[in-house]
Amino acid sequence: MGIADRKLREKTERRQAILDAALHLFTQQGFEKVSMRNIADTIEYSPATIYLYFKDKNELLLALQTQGFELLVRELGVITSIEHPAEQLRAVGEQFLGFAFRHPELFELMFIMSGPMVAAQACAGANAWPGGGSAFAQVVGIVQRGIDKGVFRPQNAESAALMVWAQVHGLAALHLRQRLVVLPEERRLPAMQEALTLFYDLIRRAL
Amino acid sequence: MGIADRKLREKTERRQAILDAALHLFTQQGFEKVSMRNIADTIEYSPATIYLYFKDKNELLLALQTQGFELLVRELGVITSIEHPAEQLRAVGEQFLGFAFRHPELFELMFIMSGPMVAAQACAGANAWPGGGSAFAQVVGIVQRGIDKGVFRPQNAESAALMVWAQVHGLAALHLRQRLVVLPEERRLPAMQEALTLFYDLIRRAL
DNA sequence: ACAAATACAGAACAGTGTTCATTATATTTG
DNA sequence: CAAATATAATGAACACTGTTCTGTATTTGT
Repeated sequence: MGIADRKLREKTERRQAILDAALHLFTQQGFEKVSMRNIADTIEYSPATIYLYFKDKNELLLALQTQGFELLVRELGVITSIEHPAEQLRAVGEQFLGFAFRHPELFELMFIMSGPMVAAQACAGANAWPGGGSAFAQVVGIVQRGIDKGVFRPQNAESAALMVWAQVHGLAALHLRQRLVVLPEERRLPAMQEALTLFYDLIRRAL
Repeated sequence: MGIADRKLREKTERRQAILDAALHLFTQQGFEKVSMRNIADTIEYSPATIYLYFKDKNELLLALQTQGFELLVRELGVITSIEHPAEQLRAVGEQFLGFAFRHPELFELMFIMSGPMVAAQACAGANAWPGGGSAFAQVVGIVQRGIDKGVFRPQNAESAALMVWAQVHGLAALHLRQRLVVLPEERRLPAMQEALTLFYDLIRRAL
């Protein structure tokens, strides 16, 4: 049955080619230029063909999002060498914010856009968001380890992790969606850095 | 010249009618149903007529956003009776989060959607975002007063205010954009509340 | 009453996501 | 090998979207 798995392999290859083209459009042209027709044009296919590989655009975006999460956890792998939980928490926050700056379009796809999430909801009912789930679990794990070590006060690790996530996501989202225009241009990045530093100061002092 | 100001009055009335129709569509049908044609239909005008009152859709959204900010500062007016800065900060955060729950579509318009901001940038160059600017200044003011009173440690009030804003915005944005599916459904609101409580605990203890 | 300015609408353009009937290709069967 | 069948890809169409342009009423000023 060597012919059957060749068929399957070719199919997944074409599927990946579609995703590659979409990612390329995303990073090069911005996320408003990512249309089914533009994707189809870059891989020299008809728009209708894409629907043989993805149910609709949202499902395509979800697949792209999942690849984005693989990149994020790869970039987040560096912080495992740090031992102190507070420092580890700070490192993961800075890596996360750095990711938002290095890959703004991917960040939009993963944490801001609604499209991929409606596909995720429709696909597997209640709480199926593979990428986000494992990434959040990682933060919860760090907090829990800090509590177990006695570095942080006993508390609900889930809530504390959510606080950390909300802080760093809030900074990234406000920046990416142009809401930091309330600050003079040269103060935006410094203010973000100072806010994050202050936040981790609070954690080190009082969490 | 009674006829000239009647003209002007009628023009602003029609402009407001367009905004009212748009807001009605926003709150009743959701923000993806707000198209120029749908707005035109509800006020029984031609789509082209709207362009006599707004340069484009983004400018219309910006005007709607501004009205949203007026509502927000009205709802935020309650907190002036509180004297302790930390309590005041907590109250403004809870009001802000409550606003996001009571008026999710307005919140999207004011703090998440990109459209209105490109109009704001195009309209008045660098840092013209009337609504957001005054709202943020209010938070900065509370922090600065806390520092002056000796309740908070001496520091950059702007950065601290940004931290507070990012925290509460992060919670709201993660929730509105469905990213809290990482938590079981019944844990989402409690976790948000606990995260916010923990955050203001940290502020009270260590800011 | 006539000229000028204003307000509005219809149609059109280019773009979007999506579906469906049809054609071309590749595989399996007689 | 030839015919039947399954697979892959497409072109055209539908119902939308934001936006612009030209033409037509209506109202204003003289």
